[in-house]
Amino acid sequence: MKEHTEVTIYDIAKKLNLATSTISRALKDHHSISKKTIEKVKKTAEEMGYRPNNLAASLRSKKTKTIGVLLPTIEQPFLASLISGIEITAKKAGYNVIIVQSHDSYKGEVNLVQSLYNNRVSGIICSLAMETKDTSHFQLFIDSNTPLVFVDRVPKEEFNTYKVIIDNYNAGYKATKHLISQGCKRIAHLAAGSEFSIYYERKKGYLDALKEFNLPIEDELIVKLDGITLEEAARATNKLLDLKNPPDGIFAPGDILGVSAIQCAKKRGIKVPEDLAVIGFNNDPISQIIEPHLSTITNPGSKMGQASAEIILKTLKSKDKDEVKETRVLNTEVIIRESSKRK
Amino acid sequence: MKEHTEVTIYDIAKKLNLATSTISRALKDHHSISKKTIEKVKKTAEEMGYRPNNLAASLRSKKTKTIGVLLPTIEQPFLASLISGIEITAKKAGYNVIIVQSHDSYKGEVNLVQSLYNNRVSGIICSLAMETKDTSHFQLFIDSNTPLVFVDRVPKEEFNTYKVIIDNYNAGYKATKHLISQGCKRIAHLAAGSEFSIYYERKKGYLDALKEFNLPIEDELIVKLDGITLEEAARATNKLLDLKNPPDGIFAPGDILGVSAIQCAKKRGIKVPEDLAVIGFNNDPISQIIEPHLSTITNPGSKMGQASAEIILKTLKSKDKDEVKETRVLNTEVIIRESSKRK
DNA sequence: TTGTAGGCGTTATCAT
DNA sequence: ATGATAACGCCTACAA
Repeated sequence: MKEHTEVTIYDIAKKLNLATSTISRALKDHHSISKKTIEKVKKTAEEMGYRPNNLAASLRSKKTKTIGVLLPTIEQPFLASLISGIEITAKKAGYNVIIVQSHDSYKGEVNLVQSLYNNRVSGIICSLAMETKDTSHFQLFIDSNTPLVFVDRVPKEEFNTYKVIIDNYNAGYKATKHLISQGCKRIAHLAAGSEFSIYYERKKGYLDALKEFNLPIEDELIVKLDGITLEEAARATNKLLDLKNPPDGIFAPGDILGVSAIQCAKKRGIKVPEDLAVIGFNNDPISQIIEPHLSTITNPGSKMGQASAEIILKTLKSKDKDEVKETRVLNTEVIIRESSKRK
Repeated sequence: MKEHTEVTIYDIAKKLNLATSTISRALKDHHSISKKTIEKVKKTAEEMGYRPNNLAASLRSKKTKTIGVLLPTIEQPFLASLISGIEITAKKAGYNVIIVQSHDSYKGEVNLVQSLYNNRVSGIICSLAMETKDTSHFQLFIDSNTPLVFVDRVPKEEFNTYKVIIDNYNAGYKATKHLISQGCKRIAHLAAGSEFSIYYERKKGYLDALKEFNLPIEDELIVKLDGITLEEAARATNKLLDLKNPPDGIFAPGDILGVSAIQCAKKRGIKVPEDLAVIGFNNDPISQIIEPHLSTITNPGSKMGQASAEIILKTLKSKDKDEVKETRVLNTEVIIRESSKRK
């Protein structure tokens, strides 16, 4: 078997009696190199089977053309489309994407941040792990002037970085208001996440909508979940429907939860939406499969990914780093389907 | 703002009056270095805020500890869990994962293969684009002795590489046999993909099952699809149900298709499974949301990802590359749900 | 328009 | 157990 040896710009230089610098420039269409030389070099490179070594180039230039993406998981439709949006945008600009999953573990996140740094990614896009309260492990990137964008699950205000989010408070408000508009008087909420999460924002929107329309806020209508699963939501929904005075509407801050609520209600012979109107969140595929189809709030994953990547690319281009980091807030929409149409 | 300067092993060496080689070894717990020195080095490194530069290490050692993953898309539950399986396994071994999407374009795939090579990935895991017929663009990796594993959508026999697949023929056979066992006599098939795809294998299994049980193979019961979408499947199902002699069972080689078939039948007042039994493929989340729940074939994405990554890692470890590349065939199972229970 | 030469940060090889 | 030194492949001032 023939030994494989890498063809380098040095080999091309030797063959053409040129300097490596000329080769290097020619391969990048540097303006100072004559067209003739450029063509000749490219042709020879092709013939010799030359393949640029990005590692060497990155080491020298200190530019890796790689974006690190750190997410809780990729096995959620919303996050998968987020990644897809990032990948497409990055690729267009000639960037690669390294993807790592924290599995919602704080410790995991810290390690992965280190690892991404060690790979000298050009920028990093992150959605925080559920467990994460403190974000000092990202200081690394700030100190080294590496663009950092948080998306979806972002840190608290005080941390000055780029953010790409939706207005979770407003979305929760809109979802609840929609149920109210359908005549719901006792609207329940499945409360997920911790006090510092996007779910908390959605809950605040829910609460404020109730207040605004003079509907009572009742503790028994707000059930805490231990996780975003069908099972937890089923447990919670059963609890709600067991009440003396059960709800006539549910705002579920995730489609899995909303779907589970519907399944649960149906099993008990409770009619959706007549007896119980339900609205979810995310517009996952399952929302259009469940019967009745689940009303929901759009969560523009792909656009958020695109926006995040664009911010990274823009920041890399502009030498002067602005001290005030923008926060992009993308729009959400209420999608009304059968699960909540009562009028 | 203070200028950021990288701390290198050279800086540590100077501070401790040691050679860079000693530092390098100490940081990797090389056995020839005394425990005292190792501790001292690590402590100082920590204090100085040293961060290893993987790029430099990779350039020198010619080992990137990165696995390239090339897939049609990541926005499919099956492929997302495939990636997840790869990522988890790779991470355990200290490897990173670069993910790129071909979007089923042959040209895109060729470019991405080049790009991954230029990044000198340690290994590559690929599921072929729908368009891809010829796989000569992967020769690059074979010539450079880079482990290459195809998964799910793999090239034809003649290409001697590692493969991780399920037995699509057998799965199609099992799915069809199950419908037969439920008393179906006229079983239709939604035919997706090209002649060289996994879908074709599933179809062959379907055909052979019919043959084995002496059921007639009728062209009108096999409808070609132009894509794996709800719409295409709806079109096909309507066509089938419009027949003078409509089918009493459908084998859909994907859950989206099966779900669409059920929705379609329900709209027309056709009872599933009594009038029409349906079985899908993949065990996607939607299969458990649709009413009635969709029978399906498991497609072990996560395990396939894990297996693929393991092969890469194993191959990287063993110096001697075996000339015969193994093909791992993972098990599938029939999951029987309401959509096909007629007995 | 092209060439020279040094360095990016690490690891490998050969010495000591 | 530790050191000295040369690569790895490319880029980029500076020179010509």
